[in-house]
Amino acid sequence: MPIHTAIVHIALHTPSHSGVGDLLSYTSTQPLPPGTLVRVPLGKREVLGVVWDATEATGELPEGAAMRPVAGVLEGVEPLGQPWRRLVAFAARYYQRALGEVALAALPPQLRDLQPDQLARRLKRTAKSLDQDSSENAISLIALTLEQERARARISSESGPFLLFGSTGSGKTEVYLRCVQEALEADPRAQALVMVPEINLTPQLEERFTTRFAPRFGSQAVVSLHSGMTNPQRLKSWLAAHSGAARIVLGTRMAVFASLPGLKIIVVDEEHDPSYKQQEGARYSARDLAIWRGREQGAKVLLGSATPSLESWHASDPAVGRYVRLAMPSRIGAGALARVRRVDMNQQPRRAIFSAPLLAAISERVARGEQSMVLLNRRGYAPVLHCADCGWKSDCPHCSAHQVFHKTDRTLRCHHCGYTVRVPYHCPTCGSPDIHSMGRGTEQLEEQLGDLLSEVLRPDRTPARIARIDADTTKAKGALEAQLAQVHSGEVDVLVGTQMIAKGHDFRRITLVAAVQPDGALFSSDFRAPERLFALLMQAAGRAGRDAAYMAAQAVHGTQCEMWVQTFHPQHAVYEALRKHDYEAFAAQQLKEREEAAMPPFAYQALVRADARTQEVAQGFLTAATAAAHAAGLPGLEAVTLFPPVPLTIQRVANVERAQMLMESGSRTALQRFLAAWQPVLQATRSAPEHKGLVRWLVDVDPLVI
DNA sequence: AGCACGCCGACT
DNA sequence: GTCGGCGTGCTC
Repeated sequence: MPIHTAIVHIALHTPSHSGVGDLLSYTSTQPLPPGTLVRVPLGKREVLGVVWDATEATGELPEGAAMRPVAGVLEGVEPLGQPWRRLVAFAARYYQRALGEVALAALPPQLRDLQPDQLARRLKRTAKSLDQDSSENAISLIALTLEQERARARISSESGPFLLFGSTGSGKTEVYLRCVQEALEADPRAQALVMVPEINLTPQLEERFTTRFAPRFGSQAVVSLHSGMTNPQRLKSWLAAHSGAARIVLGTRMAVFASLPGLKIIVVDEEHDPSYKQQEGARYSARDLAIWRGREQGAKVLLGSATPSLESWHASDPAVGRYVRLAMPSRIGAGALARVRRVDMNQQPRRAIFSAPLLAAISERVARGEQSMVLLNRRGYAPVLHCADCGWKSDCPHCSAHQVFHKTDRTLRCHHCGYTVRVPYHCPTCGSPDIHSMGRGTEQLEEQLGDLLSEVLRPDRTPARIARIDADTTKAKGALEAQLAQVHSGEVDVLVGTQMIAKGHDFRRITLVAAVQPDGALFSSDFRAPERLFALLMQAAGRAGRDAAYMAAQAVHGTQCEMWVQTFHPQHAVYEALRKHDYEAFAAQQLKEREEAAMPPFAYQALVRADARTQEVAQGFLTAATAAAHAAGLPGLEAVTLFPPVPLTIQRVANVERAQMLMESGSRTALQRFLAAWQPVLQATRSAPEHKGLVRWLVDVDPLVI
């Protein structure tokens, strides 16, 4: 090897348990600064890599491996900065994944796929379109309320992180906008990252940022970053953020990894939303990484929610003091909070879906030309089909779950593996024609409501119109937008749907929201289920009466906005708190329970999941890995509790048996130390011959679903 | 993860 | 006789 040849260590997409190290060594005729994007040969392929360490003049060859030269440098893209590399390195370490996997997943897919010459052409085109337009119009502002102004002033003068606790309609978005504006105007190179749970459900937010900031900072200043975009769009946004041309990046959880050299402020809207937690690959929490990134890169972090996660609520407890809590209790520009009405279903006829009083309330609204929204978290017509003679149920042959009856297309569909068959006319086991559906889903709700409201007329004397929005009716591209437009235009009187209609969208004329069967979450084995239910119902209640002017106009008819809950447990703490719109009381009660049970946020958790052909193999792997951990006396183990392996709630999906075990510790550091030390042990255990049938294993740090 | 090589069934 | 099934092994 010639003397002047340098050695570079490069992060590549080598999966964590593939046996290949995190960084691979290549030779280069020139020193390459860390963060440089390169193409390198890997086996028979040429792949994208990121130079990680400073180039060495000399280096030792790994045993038996020959070094190959770097194939080329991606010209025109600045090396990724140290803050970005530190974030990626931290995320990989914390969530127990290979560095290269996280690094490459954080880059736009086209960067990986495009040949250098193709990329060069793209860059030239982008540069041309960026040349124009950098208008400097002043932003005309509406006055803040006292509450908003107080929050803004504290965010401006303190360092945070901040938890903006503001009820639906309290004007959180205006505070975000002001804080972002202040950061961007203070420094011409400053950038802002604004994250939302699901961008397709929050077009209004995107719209507000664009209309507010495009006139001031140019139409290229606001870019989006989310998985619904095409690859060329994503590359364009990413490059704009990386080069500093974009001042504001608006995106979903993936945006937390955007390269933002001038990052000065991060906003996490609806911070409690579970979609901030990635559920495959590196299972990161974009909200938690935002906190880390903000501290590391010197950017302010602003979390916002009307129903904060109990983790954030606890962290912002003045006695804990990790976050600064800013409360905005008033509702502006919206009507009064929905009055919560509980229907005790013990007092209703056994099989009624809609209680008489709820039906009457919906009918009244149809007659007055107001809209109602009915929530049920279950797609399809009925969750299962049942034979009255032999007891057969429509079990999925590949999963430990029922196939759901979809009446619309007469199919039985498994919602876990997708296996679909035609609905049988006779029982497949005994031939009896006496088969019935049990339980109900949104399809059935829509159908029954149609029957029940068939006599009810709208003010224009036409029959009531019912629409359903769920994953089944919105599969086609643009279908969701089209259906939402129908609701907005007033064509629809009653909207039936799953929780996707409870999030984000503002319908001006909705004065009633009903949850027909929310009890399921009360007795779930998941300790976070009540928290999620409360957030969902609060959010749903916030959908009613969003428009103060409309509510005032309707008041002459005695209109009041209402949230209805049909329940067999009307006295349950979740519904009591909901009735009073009292998040704080609910959070206090939940946190007390969590503290007594030593659960998050008072303890830290991680899961190891094993998938195998049989449950025995899956659990056997976990048991063996636990024994090996104890035998090796791994560091951190003294402070970590390892629970025995158990099957997942849905034990088998697509003929794969699934088991998991929980780890818990009062010390995050101890848990981290243990997990890091355990990783190679898990790998070694996996390659032992007795665990041949293992399909995969994975670690989930800070799991959201237990 | 890709992408090879490698050894056993139904087809132009 | 080949095309192709996915089992096992390797990638600086």
